[in-house]
Amino acid sequence: MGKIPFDFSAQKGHEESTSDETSRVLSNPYNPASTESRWQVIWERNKAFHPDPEVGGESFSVVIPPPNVTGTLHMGHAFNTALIDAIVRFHRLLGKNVLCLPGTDHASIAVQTILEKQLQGEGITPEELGRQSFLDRAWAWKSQSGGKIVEQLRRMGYSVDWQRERFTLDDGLSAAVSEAFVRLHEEGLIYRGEYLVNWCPASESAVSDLEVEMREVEGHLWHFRYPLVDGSTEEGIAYLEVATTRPETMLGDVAVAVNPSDKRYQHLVGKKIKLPFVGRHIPVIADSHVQKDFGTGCVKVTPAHDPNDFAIGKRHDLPQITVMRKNGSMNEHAGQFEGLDRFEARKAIVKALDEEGLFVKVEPYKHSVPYSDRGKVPVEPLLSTQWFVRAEPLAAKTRDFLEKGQPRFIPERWKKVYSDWLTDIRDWCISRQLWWGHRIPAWFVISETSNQVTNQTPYVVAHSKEEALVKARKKYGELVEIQQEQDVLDTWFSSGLWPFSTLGWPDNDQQDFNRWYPTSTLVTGFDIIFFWVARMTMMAGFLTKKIPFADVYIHGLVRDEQNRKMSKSAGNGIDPLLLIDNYGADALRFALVREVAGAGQDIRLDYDRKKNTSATVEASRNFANKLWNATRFALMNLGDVTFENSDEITIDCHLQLSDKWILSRLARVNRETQDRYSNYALGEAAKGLYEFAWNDFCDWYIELIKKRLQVGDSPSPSELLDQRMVRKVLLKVLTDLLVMLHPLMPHLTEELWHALTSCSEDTLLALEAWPLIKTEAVDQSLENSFSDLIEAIRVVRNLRAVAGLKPSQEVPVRFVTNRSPLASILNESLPEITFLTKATTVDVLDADAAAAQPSEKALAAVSGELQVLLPIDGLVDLEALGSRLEKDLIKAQKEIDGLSARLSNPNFAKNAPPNIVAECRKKLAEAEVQAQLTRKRLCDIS
RNA sequence: GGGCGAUUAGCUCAGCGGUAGAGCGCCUGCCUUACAAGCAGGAUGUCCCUGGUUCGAACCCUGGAUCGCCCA
Repeated sequence: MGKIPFDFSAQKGHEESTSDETSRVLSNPYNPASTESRWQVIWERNKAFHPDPEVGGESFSVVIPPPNVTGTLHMGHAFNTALIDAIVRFHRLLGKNVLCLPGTDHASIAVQTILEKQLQGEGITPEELGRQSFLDRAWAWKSQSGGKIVEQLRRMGYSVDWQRERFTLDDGLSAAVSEAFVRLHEEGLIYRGEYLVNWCPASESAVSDLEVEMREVEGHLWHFRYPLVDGSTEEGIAYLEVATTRPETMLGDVAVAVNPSDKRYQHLVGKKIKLPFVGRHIPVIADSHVQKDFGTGCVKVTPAHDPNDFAIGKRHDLPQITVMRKNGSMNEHAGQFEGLDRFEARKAIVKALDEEGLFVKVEPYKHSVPYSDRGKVPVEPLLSTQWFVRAEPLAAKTRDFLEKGQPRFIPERWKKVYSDWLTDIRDWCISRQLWWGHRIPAWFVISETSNQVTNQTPYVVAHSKEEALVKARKKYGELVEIQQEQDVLDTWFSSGLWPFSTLGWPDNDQQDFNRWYPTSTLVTGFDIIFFWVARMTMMAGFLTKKIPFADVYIHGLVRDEQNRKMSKSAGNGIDPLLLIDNYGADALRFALVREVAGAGQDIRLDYDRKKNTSATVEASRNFANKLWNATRFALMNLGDVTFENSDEITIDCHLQLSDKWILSRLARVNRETQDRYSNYALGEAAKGLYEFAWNDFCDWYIELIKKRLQVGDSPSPSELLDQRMVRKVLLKVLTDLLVMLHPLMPHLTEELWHALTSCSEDTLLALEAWPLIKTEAVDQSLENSFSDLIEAIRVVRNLRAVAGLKPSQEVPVRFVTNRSPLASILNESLPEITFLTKATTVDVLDADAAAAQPSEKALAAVSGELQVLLPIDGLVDLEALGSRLEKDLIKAQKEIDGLSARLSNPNFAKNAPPNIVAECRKKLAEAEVQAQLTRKRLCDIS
């Protein structure tokens, strides 16, 4: 492709040429839809974000948190994307070799659930269909619906390398999973065994501790009596009263425990109880973990259905009796209750106990119940054989890294959350009784146990069946039969490998791995620090001997207008795509980033569901439109100044004050913005740029230069020279601004930058260089004087408004001041003041000169040491003016009082830093002048 | 029970030792040839309470209140 001039007429949404030369270029207002989709296509077509590992430059890499392949974009993704993309685009502008790698995860439980529902609709069970057919359907469904979220991420303008997109079930990533499993197993970090796990009866699978959510529930505490076997009635106790929140588990009771120091029951320890319905004789035992003041002080012990009881059972060597099936219904050990669902069984048992005269009472009781995150039903602690990762050795390694400061957490407070979890960590249950996922690479040598898989069946762990067979034969003889484990791995097992499996590990010779691993930054929400961040560092610490990312930038959650966490189940999610349709992706991105000022804090997004509007996003859309129109203005006024010939501005004599001022501001903002992007202060960066663009650049600079841009019919050479200079400054400031805003509003800035530079589509703003900071342009004293000038103009405008002057009415303006720096900037800016205050004439006098003037009627206002006079008669609202002056006077007097109180405190002068004292004195003097002048003016008009 | 965060204008939030800021909303004027998705001007606060440190506290320290989250 050659260098084709940018062709606006080819765009939808842009008007064709009209007779009016100036409005040819951009149509008003800004219409994001066409712009955004167009640049997304161009970026991708140009492979703008497909880095070459062999190209030089510092590496910068990010892997995105992989969303669920079957999911759809929600506000959390949009937020995460806005932050990551801002960071990544910024580093690209700094000239680094940037990789941002996208992908999705396979979400075992979620997908399995959806498929099972489909099958249910067709009246077939997964077992009838068979594992392979089930998986075929799963893949088919994935390829049909799985691309959705990826398309939605594209609509955000995500600058990721789609050619390197990964999926956790890809061949490469699956190879990484088996390699990781094999190595962990070799090191003794994976084991299989029968333990109490969190069982989700809805999905009929084990879930890990982290997938359990504790919910406060208004439950009940039931009290019933267990009869003693010998029926002894000493002290009148023939029964022992126990209290429980889960009566249905009583069928699995194997003991009743009391605290050894509990005087009430000491004499009963060692006696037997006859368990109702079941008839089993169970002992009364003493265990110091029993709380004396809970319920009756006697607790029933059900090791197979309660983690605490499991521990008691281990201590006292008690049997474990499971009374439920995997779907949550009662099993054959439940006797007459067999077949009932656990909650029906609860009712039935309470009723039966009552009938037996064993029911004592029930009281309301608030307690925490574990719920399965996925199934949304109470978890059933269930004894079963599962695979576990031994977490402590991995955590220990990770803690060592943390002591060396790896990774760095932003904000730092999350480091403690992470480190606390890694200390005192529990083993991780990694097996899931599902089909969709990575099948555990373990093969049972079933020939050793009569071709059955039992808890005693030996197994080998290998990368493939062939390898497993070799291993098994070596150990158990040539004629072995092997059978692969049915279960799959927890999805987080593969997500835990994400930062390196996506880059080619375990093949360490992979170019991508060498170039971009470890990655630079991980950006994610605080809700998955344990699930994901810690698992990645543990896996990576063991498998790659490195922490997989230097920085972890933790952000908050998006909440709705009522401060509720947005979630699908609550139905309060805002669809980002609707907001994008309405306001554009850039506006949404900018709004989200702008809200995050306090990093790690949740953000709240307002939304009107009926109208599909959000004031927050709308404000950002308006900002986009402001930039659009500022660019329109520039294009109408640039004349023959082009991007190529404009970059030669030096702080020389051809620059006027306003030019120097805006260039000083620009340099300052550039430095600040660069610091803020580098330090993840993205909200501050956004706010700073917004302020600079709207207030400094649009409200003041553009207004100030309008006169200079419009030279008359026969301009003088110096006017032409000045016009050329100001055009250059205008272009320079605007293009720099667009570069700095690009990480936040990529489409809009790309579009406007092309409009201004006429670069072809081969040259992209996304790949441009961050503008150099011109330190020499920073001029603090000029910026201060400029604030005075702005203030002076404001005073005039305010005076006009208060006096009720018509906006179109032009009047003479007179400034009176004895402060020479102020006088000089006013004198140097007469044309600008004239224009901005609608003045006929502007003059600047000192107090003596003003006194020498013949007295005349005038409207007046006072600001510090500056008096503003509008010498006109009639048609003005003197009353309003008077009350305005009175208000000013009160304000000044208040300030005088405060300041003199401070200054009159001897300790203040003694202890406060001299510059503060001096400043205080100066302010006092100013306030006194102001008060005095105001008083005088007040006299004049009354 | 342990820990973390929040509490500032009507709303959403900045500010984190030198007497309070923004956006939205509100009030008053304006279709001023970049922008009405805009322009100009304006009003609005016991900075949760309580002690203390300090010449000086929204900001630091004690204690407490309310809301939210995490871990047991």
